[in-house]
Amino acid sequence: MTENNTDNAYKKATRQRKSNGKPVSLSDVAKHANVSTATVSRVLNNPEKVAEKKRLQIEAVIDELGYIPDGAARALASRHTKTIGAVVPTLDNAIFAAGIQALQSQLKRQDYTLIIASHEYDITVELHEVRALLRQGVEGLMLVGSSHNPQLYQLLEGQQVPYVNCWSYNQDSPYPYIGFDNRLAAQKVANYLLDLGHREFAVIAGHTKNNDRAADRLQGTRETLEARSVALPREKILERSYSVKQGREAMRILLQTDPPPTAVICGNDVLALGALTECQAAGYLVPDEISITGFDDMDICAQLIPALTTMHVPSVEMGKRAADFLIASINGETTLLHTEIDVDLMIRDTTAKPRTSTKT
Amino acid sequence: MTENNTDNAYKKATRQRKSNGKPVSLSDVAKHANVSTATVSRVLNNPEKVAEKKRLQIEAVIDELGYIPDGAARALASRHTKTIGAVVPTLDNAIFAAGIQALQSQLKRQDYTLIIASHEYDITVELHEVRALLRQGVEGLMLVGSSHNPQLYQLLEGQQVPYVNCWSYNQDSPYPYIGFDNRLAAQKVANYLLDLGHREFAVIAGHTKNNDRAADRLQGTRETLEARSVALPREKILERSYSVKQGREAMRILLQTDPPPTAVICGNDVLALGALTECQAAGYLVPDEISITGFDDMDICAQLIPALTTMHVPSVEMGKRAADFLIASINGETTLLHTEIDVDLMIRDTTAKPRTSTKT
DNA sequence: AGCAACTCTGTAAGCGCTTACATTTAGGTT
DNA sequence: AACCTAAATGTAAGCGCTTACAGAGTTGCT
Repeated sequence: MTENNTDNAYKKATRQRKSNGKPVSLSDVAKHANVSTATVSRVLNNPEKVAEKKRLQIEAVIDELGYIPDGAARALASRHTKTIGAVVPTLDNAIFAAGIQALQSQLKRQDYTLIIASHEYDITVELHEVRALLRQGVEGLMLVGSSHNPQLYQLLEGQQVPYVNCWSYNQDSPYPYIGFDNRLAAQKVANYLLDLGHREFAVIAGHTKNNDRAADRLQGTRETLEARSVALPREKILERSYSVKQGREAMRILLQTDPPPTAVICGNDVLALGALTECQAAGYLVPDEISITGFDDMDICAQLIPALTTMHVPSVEMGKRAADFLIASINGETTLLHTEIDVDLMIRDTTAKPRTSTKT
Repeated sequence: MTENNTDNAYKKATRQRKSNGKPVSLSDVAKHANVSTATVSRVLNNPEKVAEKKRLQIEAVIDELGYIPDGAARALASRHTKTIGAVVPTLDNAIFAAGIQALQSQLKRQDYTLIIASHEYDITVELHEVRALLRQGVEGLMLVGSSHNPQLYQLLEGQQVPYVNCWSYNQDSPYPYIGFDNRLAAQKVANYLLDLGHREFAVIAGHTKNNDRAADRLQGTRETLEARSVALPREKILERSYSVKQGREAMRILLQTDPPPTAVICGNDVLALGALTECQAAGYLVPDEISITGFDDMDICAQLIPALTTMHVPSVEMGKRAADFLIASINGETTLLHTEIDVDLMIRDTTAKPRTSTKT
């Protein structure tokens, strides 16, 4: 491939850099169209304020030169970056990916760009990421959960950047939430299993440190069992990171406890999947001998055999509403501080009455 | 909560906005520290050029005022945004999420921020997203695959923004690639199954339109079977979108063909998972009666029962190398235009010799 | 015709930084 | 002490846009 700087018609129609190597700027467009930079700027931002004829002519020049506005300059001059940040624990969890996807497509409708950062469940990293996003000029932030570094709120309030916590819910908090109450959801699961007649429980929870969702779910389970006088000894509660492998290993340990549990409540679907697999591998029948529940309701759950009973988490709804909330806040509109979204227990085929209690 | 604008010591130590409501700027820091803006700028960007004593003093003021640099202004003045873009088909596919995660953490080491966009397998949307990222000022771009809108390359070359295609490989292309050859990988799968003795094949492919990865995999399969004189009739090739449900439905159809396939090659793991489930549901034994292969090697594959035989795709490696490639290109270093990364067939428990050919 | 009320366009002042260049200061050398 | 050099700091000109304001042109109404 050879270079060719001849200014022929083709080149002209596609060139995006001037002969001096600099990209085409707004003032280049203005010069070529014989108008002021203000008018070109208006064509870009308030086309209705420019006479039709002139507008078309300027748009033609823009195409001809291949002009692309400089976002930094625009942001500096207008004090608007049209950018929103999201800080999630990890992208490697389908449930966050789904929420992010929804957030992004909703933002796109309003011409906002999403910048994503992840912190791998480390709240110090989270603080740094937020600072980095603020430097980038994000005008709003979606956060996950409620266990943040205390400095985080201080920082956000100080910068007056709207933000919202998702995947969690706290009616009494002064901070905005769009999500659901993990504790109550976990209670529903436990009550359902108790109602089926289960009395021998075990829990494979996610790591609860710096993860309020996992902690709340565990607490909801514990308090429900306790309220209904069912024991949940310490050795029947295992905390694991969210992977199928860890779920399997945890279940392997639980199967060796005496008596073995008749119901195993898992902190999320991935752990439940591992637990389910391990039961199959060890020759235990699900749900006949052991009931298993998940949490999240990933797409795959309904398609498994047996299909996984799990708590449906409204990730898509949260992402969409978070977008609306943030944009409304940026526009100075008043918004509800707290939005609770319903969760539903999807009862499928991994849960049944315990064998010992089938007295019919 | 009540407002309190008294400028007391506490406020002062944490305030991030001036009394006029504007955020703290670099020149505010300069004023408070009795130095010029240039010096403050230097402690931010070239701390070694500032006398130790003065540096510490300025850093103290920065903390005191809670100063956060304005990225837009910095980008405008320095002509560097320290930002990279990635455009993927979807975030809802674990295999892209893993690659993105790797890309991001590698970029973070060099202080670059990643902006992610998705296009849902629509190359027109892809072009728009790239344009949007360019407006944001990304200095490099990671793309997926090789089927792009022709204008895309023109645009990128014109803007002189480095980019790289991943998850694909084309030795002869003038465009940069860091990935693997889907066609060759699919050939390996087919040859492996042929070597096992299979002759009755079926394929559940991803949609091949605008998806070169899916198309290449299908082509690799077809040509291998043809080369070894094994028929693959049209009705044994199903194209489906990547979901477990679609995989199940496709398998349901295939199980009703006559003769039923002894080997089903799936376009990715999610489809394979669906196929596997449907076999269980329909009472077919895998691998005894039917062999199934996936593609991607998601974490879950090794944990299933039976564990899925699948082609391992080096997403993490690709993400990491893409980061290195882009940063090197930005810095004007010379880089290899093409980097091929090895793929490995992970032979597990969903494949075996076909029952009819066990002549031992 | 005369004037108010619009509509459209241009002028020019920044937005908050970086950085080339100029200037000052400190540290050696003789 | 006089001089040179290098290190530290300051000065000020933009980076490419937006936008308040002013001015020019147009329209409609009396």
